[in-house]
Amino acid sequence: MSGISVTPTPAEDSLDQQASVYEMIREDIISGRLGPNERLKIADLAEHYRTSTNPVREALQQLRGEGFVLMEPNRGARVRPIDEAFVRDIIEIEMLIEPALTRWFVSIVNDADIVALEAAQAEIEALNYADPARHGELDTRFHQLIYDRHYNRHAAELWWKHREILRAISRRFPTSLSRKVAVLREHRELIERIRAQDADGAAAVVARHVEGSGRHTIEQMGVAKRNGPQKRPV
Amino acid sequence: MSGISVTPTPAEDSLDQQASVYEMIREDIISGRLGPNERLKIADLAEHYRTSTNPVREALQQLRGEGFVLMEPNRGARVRPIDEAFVRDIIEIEMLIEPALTRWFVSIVNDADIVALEAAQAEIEALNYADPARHGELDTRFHQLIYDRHYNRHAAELWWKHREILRAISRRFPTSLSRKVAVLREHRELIERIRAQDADGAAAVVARHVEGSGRHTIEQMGVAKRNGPQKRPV
DNA sequence: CTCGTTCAAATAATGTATGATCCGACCGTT
DNA sequence: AACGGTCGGATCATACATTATTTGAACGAG
Repeated sequence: MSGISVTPTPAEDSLDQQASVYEMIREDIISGRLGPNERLKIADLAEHYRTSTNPVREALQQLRGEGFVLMEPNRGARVRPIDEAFVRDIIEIEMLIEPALTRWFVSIVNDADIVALEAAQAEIEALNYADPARHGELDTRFHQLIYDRHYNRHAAELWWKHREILRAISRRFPTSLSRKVAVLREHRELIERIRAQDADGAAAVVARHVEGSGRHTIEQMGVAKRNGPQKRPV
Repeated sequence: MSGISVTPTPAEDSLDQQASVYEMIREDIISGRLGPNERLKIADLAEHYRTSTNPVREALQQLRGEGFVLMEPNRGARVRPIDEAFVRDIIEIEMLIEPALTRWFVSIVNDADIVALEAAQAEIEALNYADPARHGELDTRFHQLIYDRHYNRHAAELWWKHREILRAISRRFPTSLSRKVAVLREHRELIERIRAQDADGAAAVVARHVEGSGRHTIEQMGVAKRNGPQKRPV
């Protein structure tokens, strides 16, 4: 997704000394510092993030495009609730798109691609979840090897946008042991199916992978909620 | 799609004495007045549309979110080429999403829904393409009856966004007689399958409907291009 | 003389500041 | 309940400051 018109890459997220207003607001929405349905007043946000109103307005437009904020004309913006339904909605769409992208990848894959996939997977296994954020990056890169080649830029961008959202959300929760194991297994299985030129099989694995990841996130969200929602005011 | 966070409804498009900057820029991109890859300079646009730079900036952010413009940091925006590939990309995604939405609709449909669909279809047939823009509205409403009920708001919004884009693009081209006939036939067929609780059948009809509509648009774009691309500078 | 490098002016994006205007929510009166 | 006034806040208009990129001319090495 190199470069144009897309959300900053993962690496920048943490390194950037000063993140953009956009990133900060998004982070605050995902982390819950800005609560569900909370009104987002331009002036307040500008003050809070120490900028002028202009960058705030633009950030809100962007966030609206990505589904993080809802806007009504002349009435301003509010935080879209990041709840289980939100994740489920995205996952359902991904369960349609990712298998389709994967299918196509199988039809054009070459040896170098397989090598790259295996290298990425090896790196993931070597890390073995020692650093969750880093794992997120590697995992994203793994799938990116598959999707970024697709001729349908729109679909690839859509995947990327959804991926960013899901990665940001799951960052808040721990990964269960069983899920960790499943992820590695499914990745290996996926590589196998791709190598074997089994488009249907690969698509099925991906569908399962996406669904499993979504289900896991949703479950973790439920756990966190039952353990007491600790929204602190911004 | 009632209200929040969405592009203005079709009706407003034509009625609004003065459309927003966002709408005007979008219109100029779709209609080709702003050519592919043309640079979009904030100051120029502000002057051209007789507004200040502020609304222009926001409009560009919005358009970026919808895929009409591409932006690079510190280098500004340019027009995303609205070509056959662009339409094809969107259509491919819709061919995944719309059947899925339709399938779910079949499982929850009631008598009132059928009646509403038939009424909408009757209106379309009564109009019989006499007014293309009006037809576009009615056709959109027909499908909206099916998709707007879905619990997956994200998917429904995505459909709506794509729908708006496609409708805007096809407004530039005439509809062939055969396509007109096919649309009416497919709509009737779709209602039948839904009434018969045939989810697979309905999904198949929709897939065909979307593909046919996309193919037709792409063909018309090709024709228009061969007849000489008449891009006039803004 | 040609090519690549360096640097400075021009260009334009991005951020700040401030005031005007308009819309919608709220509130009290009739 | 209907009306009108008040107020918060979004939206728009300007003007200006800052920062990044591009361009092209001057310059030096080969």
